[in-house]
Amino acid sequence: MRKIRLKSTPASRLGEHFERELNEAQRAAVTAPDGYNLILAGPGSGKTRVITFRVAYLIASGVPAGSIMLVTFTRRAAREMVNRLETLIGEQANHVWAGTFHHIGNRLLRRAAPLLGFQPNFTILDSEDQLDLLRLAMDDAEMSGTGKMAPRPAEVQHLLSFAANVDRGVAEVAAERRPELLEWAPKLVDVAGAYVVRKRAANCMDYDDLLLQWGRLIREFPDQRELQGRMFRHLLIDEMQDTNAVQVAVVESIAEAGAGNLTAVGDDAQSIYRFRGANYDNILRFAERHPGARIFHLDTNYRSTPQIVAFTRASIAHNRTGFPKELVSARPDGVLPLVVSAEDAYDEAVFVCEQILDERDRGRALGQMAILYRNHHDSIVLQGELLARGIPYTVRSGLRFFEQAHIKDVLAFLRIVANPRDEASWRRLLLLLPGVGPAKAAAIYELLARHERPLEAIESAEAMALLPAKSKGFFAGFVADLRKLRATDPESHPGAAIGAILRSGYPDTVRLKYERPDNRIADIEQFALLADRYDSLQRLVADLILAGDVYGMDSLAPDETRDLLVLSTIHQAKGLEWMHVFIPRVVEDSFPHRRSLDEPGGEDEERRIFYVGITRAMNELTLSYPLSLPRGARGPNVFTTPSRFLAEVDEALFERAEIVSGTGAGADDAWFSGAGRPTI
DNA sequence: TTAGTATTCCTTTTT
DNA sequence: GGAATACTAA
Repeated sequence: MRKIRLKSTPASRLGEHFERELNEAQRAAVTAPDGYNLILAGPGSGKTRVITFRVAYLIASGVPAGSIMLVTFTRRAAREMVNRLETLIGEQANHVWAGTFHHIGNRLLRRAAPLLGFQPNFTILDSEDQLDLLRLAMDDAEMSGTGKMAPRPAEVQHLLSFAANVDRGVAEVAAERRPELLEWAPKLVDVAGAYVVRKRAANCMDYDDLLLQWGRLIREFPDQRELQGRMFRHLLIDEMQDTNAVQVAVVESIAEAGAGNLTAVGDDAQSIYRFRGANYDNILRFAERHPGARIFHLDTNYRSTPQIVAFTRASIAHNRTGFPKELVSARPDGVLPLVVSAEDAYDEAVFVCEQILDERDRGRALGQMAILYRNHHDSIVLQGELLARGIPYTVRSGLRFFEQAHIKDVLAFLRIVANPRDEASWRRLLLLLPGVGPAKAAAIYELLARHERPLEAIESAEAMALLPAKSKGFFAGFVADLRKLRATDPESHPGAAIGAILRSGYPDTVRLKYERPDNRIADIEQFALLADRYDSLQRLVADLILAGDVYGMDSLAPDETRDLLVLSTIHQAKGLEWMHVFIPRVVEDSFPHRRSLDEPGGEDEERRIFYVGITRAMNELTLSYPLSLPRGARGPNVFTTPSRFLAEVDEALFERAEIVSGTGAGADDAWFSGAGRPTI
């Protein structure tokens, strides 16, 4: 690719932008000198703008765009910043190394894989694949089937992943977090070892490896560390409060080896990823770790009304740790946040829907409103009501696009072409064949693994011999399909490869095995269109799995003309804003979540999640809670307790409302049974 | 060994 | 009320 450098970086125009679009504190942060800088940016304080301008500023000062690493929390955030940067400085914006830790790690590891015992075409395991390999590893270590007390695979997965992210041993982490598993600690170590062997043999890395192996590369290969130090003269880390030990070690090590320029941006009060190893101290102790670091405070909130900001401050003041907050709204007065109680979850859903419809009638676009919840599950009743009322919405939580079974199947086809040793993908495809269970699949994979070229071995008579008579026909079809797939040159034409899958026996399998097969096949057709935009299979697969914010076809093929209400977990809503934000289910056990309270610091973490949620609102904030919820399976409703996060805030800072049913109970029942029952 | 059925378990957040 | 696991029949 030819690189074109713009001769006249419009430094003067940039200066104008600085004057016009930045306040004094922001400008100071943007133009901070080299070295270690910490920018503490409250919600709505123009954080994205500051980061974008700082990158533009660096480039205008002569730093090559390609030597800047900009780590963001999601791919979406990276994309947004690069786009904004492009309007400031033009095409050079695309040379910045912008992305998540995992994404950048992936890019760097492709080159260095051989040093670490992997091949450059390694595939990335999502958490389901990871679980699949982990089950096998548990068998290897003779852990499963030894009685009921053995921890479940998902639990082991969680422990292993957490240990990896905090850079500690599994046994240690297990002893601390799950003391009841103490006797299993030695086994867990064995499993961890067996799992590493499995991944290595299958040439696969899981999410954690993208960080761990990157860390290993830098630690064990000093020349690699030097190299990255030279590559990245400036490192900017967004959402510093959500980084974990491994991530911080990586970027600080690169900065130290290189030019020593690291700018961290974040807000300690928005640290909400402790469950995956995020360590709050990374931001709180930044100055201790880097004596002489400059600290910038951005405390002016341009997003929310004074009423919302006052509520926010009153809430977060109950947290015992963190920097003191001086957030001030720069906007004119608005209305008080509204706290609404409803009889039950259905009343709550009806209320939210009616509010939304009212506002739409008054001219507010649906896209300007969002329903944010603590738990994805809390959205189910709402979705039912939205569907019943024909309110178009998009969901940004729950199953992601690529996590749906049929998409995973298609991905498995693509992945074995990209990396023929990918055990999880082979197993997935083999298990689709009638008459093939775990044992046969394992035997076939073992055969493939022994061969230099697994894709040829699958066609051998030896493979066929492993199958029972009734499966041979299906297997032959599968092998023929694979051959056709490979004939499409999938490496550089992934779209065509998916086309081949659509013409293979796979659609029949979909019809046989899955519900609503036509929708699924239509999904795959859309997937093919998306893939057409790629000229590298490896990139397509990595992009999908690392995208993070892709939750459906809506987001994959954005139809700009459609005006959709947003439903999202608060976690997914980070960094976004809406005119009106609704937060339902603000009751104890749900928000704060029950399980979180057992952990030390859990309540504070939940309060930070609450903080992130309420600070998404620009003009209006509506919190609601049902007075009763069903308990367990289909037990009767039990009374709920409104969340402590409501009880602890001064009543003067919000307005209360109560929903009264206009009609009798009988009429209500008739209405709700028709409209409210979710079918998803 | 697979596939279908009964049972138990556990309820979060994501790259 | 759904998914993972255990059990059972073919």
